[in-house]
Amino acid sequence: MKTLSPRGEQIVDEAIELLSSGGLPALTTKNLAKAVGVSEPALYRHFKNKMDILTAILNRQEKNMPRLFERMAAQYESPLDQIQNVYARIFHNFSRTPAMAAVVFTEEIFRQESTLSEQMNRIINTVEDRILSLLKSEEGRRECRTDIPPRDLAQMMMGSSRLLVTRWRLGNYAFDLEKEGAQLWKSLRTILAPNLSSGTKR
Amino acid sequence: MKTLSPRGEQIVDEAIELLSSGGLPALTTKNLAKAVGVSEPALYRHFKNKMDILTAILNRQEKNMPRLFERMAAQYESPLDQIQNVYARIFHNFSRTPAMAAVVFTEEIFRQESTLSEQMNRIINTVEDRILSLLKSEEGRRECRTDIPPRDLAQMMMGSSRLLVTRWRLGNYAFDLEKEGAQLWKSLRTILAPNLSSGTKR
Amino acid sequence: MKTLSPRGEQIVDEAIELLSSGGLPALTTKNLAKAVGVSEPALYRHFKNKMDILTAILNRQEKNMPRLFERMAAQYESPLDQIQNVYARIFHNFSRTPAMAAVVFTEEIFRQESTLSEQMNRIINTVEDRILSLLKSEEGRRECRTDIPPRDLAQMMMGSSRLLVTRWRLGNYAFDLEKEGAQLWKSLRTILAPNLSSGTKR
Amino acid sequence: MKTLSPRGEQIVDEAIELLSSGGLPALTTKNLAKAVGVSEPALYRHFKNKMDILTAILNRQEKNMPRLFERMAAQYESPLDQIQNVYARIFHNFSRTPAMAAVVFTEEIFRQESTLSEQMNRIINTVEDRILSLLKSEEGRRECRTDIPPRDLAQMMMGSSRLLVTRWRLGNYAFDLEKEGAQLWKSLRTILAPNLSSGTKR
DNA sequence: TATGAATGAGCGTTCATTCAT
DNA sequence: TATGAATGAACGCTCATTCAT
Repeated sequence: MKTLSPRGEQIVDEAIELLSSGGLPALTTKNLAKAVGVSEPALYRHFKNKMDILTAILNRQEKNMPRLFERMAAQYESPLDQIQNVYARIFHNFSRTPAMAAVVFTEEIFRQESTLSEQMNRIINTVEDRILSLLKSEEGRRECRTDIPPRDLAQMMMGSSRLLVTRWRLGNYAFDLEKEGAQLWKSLRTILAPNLSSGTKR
Repeated sequence: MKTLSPRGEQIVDEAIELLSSGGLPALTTKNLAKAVGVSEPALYRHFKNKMDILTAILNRQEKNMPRLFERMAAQYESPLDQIQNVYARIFHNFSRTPAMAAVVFTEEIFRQESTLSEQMNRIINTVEDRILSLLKSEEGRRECRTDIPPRDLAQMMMGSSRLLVTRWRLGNYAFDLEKEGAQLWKSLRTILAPNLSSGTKR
Repeated sequence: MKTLSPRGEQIVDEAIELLSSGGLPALTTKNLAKAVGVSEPALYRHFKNKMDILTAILNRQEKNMPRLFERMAAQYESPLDQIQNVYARIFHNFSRTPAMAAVVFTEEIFRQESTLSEQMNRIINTVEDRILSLLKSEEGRRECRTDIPPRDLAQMMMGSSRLLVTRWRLGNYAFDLEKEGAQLWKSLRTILAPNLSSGTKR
Repeated sequence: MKTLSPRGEQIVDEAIELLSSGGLPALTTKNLAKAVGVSEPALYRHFKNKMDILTAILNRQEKNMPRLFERMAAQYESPLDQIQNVYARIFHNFSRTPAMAAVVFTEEIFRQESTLSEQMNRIINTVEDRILSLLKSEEGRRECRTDIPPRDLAQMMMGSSRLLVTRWRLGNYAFDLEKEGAQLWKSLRTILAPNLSSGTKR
């Protein structure tokens, strides 16, 4: 979680790029060194070993997600708007740098070491916590139907968004992620809307 | 898609087991041969190379999913019941043999070769097609709300179910997948239910 | 301690040769493979890793020393003759294949792994035990002075013989090890002889 | 042979410590720099390269041995007492700082470069020369039996003493070196004593 | 159908050393 | 006097795959 030198940041950048383009098998020290433009041993001045680099990638993501939520909290009043725009932002970022997409929603990459698995799990849980606290807030309870456990609602938002990104990647980024994401979230918002009738009925 | 010898099937079984326990890095010819109980060259009697084995794994999955849908079609009248029970069945199977879970919902594993990626994509699309045709059927349109594009509904069902499995794996299979899956689908069914009020209102 | 394939034996042979000519730093897998005339990975078909090869070298020595003592026991009646001829034999063998000398009397090589250290220690102790039991035998007590603890006598025989070999190696095998060894043992025998005068005097 | 800066001396100290604890493989520039508490390049301010450091270690030893002999010459009249106390002193020093023991009597460490080998050989020869001149002195010829070539006697003293140290190291410094050394030299002195009978006989 | 032996390519990593600052 | 950053060379070892038997 410590702060990295500029070279260290660059190494993480290129590592993400490699993971994105060829998955874990492409992230060899040789490839990485070449991408960074240094010799292989140079990597070891900045990271203890390869797993240290993978950890740094997850650390970066772990820092980014809360930051994103806070940014949206500053911009939007409505909890659901906040969540929706977090994902809009994610889709936007992925569209511009597909590399990150391959890493962020791709747990399998980090399966090999249990500490990485745990960190991945922690990131997912953190996001869920953010969503849950928004849903459970007073304002959230006004905006969002309450007949469904928030946990399941969060699962639907996160799950469908993630699957969208997965299919975007599998399909070689052929469709417009931002547009499809917006459409998906339009549907999600409709579904999440409180069932007015139940209150108004009669 | 050709049919395999018993040895071939056994090799695929063990390959899935290895993928499950240690991800792709664990699926080495050495590990696989030892797991099967033969020498490494013996593997090459049954498969041209390693990718051929990965393909066989996906082939098996590609055959299983439609079979599962048909089985449920024979058992249940309601389209939504059919879909729900497909996933109930999947959760059940995964609970008993977690190995398969690691493979089926894990696209990253097959990223390295584009032909595998495509096959993976095809499997997802096939499942989506099944769900869509059920949702669009006459009976489906009665059971399920029609104010949301079916594609988005399918994305939610598939996405949330997949994320549930992902988290189950990341959390070392700590929670009861079948029970949590049932709960998730209870919520999904509530959400999918047609908004009766809109029809009844006035 | 298991028996090796012919290739395995050949690898041990060449490993000893390398150790002899350049010490441990010369015993790289690359050098060894080249010396054997195979590729590096081929070594790993016969040994688990490099330390396994070092262990095999010591195993060979551990088997040889007792064998040597028994061979001499069959040839000579006198205990001291047996010991002396064990060393004569060792000097003879080293003269013909100096490689082994570098290894057998060179504990430092095996310092890096404590299990190797222990094995080395065990070999030395085994030799000492053999010598001690010969000295303490009835015939031994007749042949050899008893006013000195046998342990110290053994230390002198072993120590002076080993130092002779060490200096032979350090001096680039410049002198005749067999001849110098014979001279040393002539002196040792004189020293070991029971002080007849004390018994016979007057 | 030049004199070293304080930092240089400290580097040699730590190098000996490293050699002692892990043998030559442990004496890396990285380990050494860390032990000294400086960066790796700093080592090169004080020594041309790694071999230069090894040379400095041997230089220190080469200076120490004659000094030790002279110190004992000042303290003891009897030649044999002088030799015996040189070794007593060595055993004493080793007991307190086992590190040095690993280096002083361990020729193998310096095998890799022939110049180091030669220096090691020179040190041994110097010690032998000291011993020989003491044995051959008038007083020495009175104290020590003359029926054995002095060279062989020296070999026995040096060899058995060295082997004692070797076994002490191999056995993880488990026994009391000073005590065992005293016992060994008691026996050596008995053995070296002139055979009075031969003079008295007849 | 199976295997023991082998290999070229590549892996992550450490080595002693240099250079600019 | 010291260091942060870097490197060419080499390390031990594993990979998927082939071949003779």
